[in-house]
Amino acid sequence: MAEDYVELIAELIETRGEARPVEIAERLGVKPPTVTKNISRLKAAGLVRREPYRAIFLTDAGQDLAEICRRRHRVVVAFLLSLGIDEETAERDAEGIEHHVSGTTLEAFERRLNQK
Amino acid sequence: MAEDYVELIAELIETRGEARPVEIAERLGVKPPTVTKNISRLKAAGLVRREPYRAIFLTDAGQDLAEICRRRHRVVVAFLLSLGIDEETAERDAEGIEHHVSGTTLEAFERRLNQK
DNA sequence: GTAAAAAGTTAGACATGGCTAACTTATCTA
DNA sequence: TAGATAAGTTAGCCATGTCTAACTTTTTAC
Repeated sequence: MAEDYVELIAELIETRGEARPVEIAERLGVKPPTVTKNISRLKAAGLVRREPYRAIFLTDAGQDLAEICRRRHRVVVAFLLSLGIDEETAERDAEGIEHHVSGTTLEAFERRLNQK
Repeated sequence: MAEDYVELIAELIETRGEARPVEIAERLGVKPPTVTKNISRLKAAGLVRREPYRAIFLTDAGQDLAEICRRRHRVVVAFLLSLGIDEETAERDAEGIEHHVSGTTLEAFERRLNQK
């Protein structure tokens, strides 16, 4: 869960300037109370900083994790696309696959991408 | 969950002659009570047949699902191996990845395997 | 500047999947 | 065949992640 959240929060801050629960809820396909609860958990885990009713920010640890996740996500999507898979499917499958790809496998994906 | 269980049950029946909770627990890395509970759920879902304290059998629906899962598992592992990933990592990653691979992506994997 | 709308939170419920402790049933073995 | 061991179950707990209903806070728009 944490990975999906920090990844999305980083993206929202970059593209929208800030990360708001309502946006997160829409993007993840969950309801606002779920986001509230999960953001509290991320805060407890030291990944986000946040005051009630305000926008959400990533801590340094959160940013590091987000960076790793986003990079991995990009590699997985690019790899699937390189197999001729359509963009929508590649995005959807990557969302599920990325959390189970070891460093070894990720490197193999990158090697394959580079050698083409 | 169901997929991991029926896949393993099918494999145990094939290699050991029967599927026993203690084996399932070991292979999945969980404790026996967890297996008991999950087997009840599989029974409720119509995937397995079973009397208390006896071995576990797959229903027709369970066998169909197991067949799909095992075939998909084999494809994912073979694909990872074809990328030069070591067997242990391929098995471990496949376990996580296989549940998130769409039909489209699975076909892409197979295409790639066949064209080599 | 206030009232309405939007956003966010709290409380409480539910399903899933895991655990330990304690018990029952089955199997093995002396 | 009886006692010990192994296997399986039951009961009850916990964490995660989801939801709805009701409430509060913030923002927006007159």
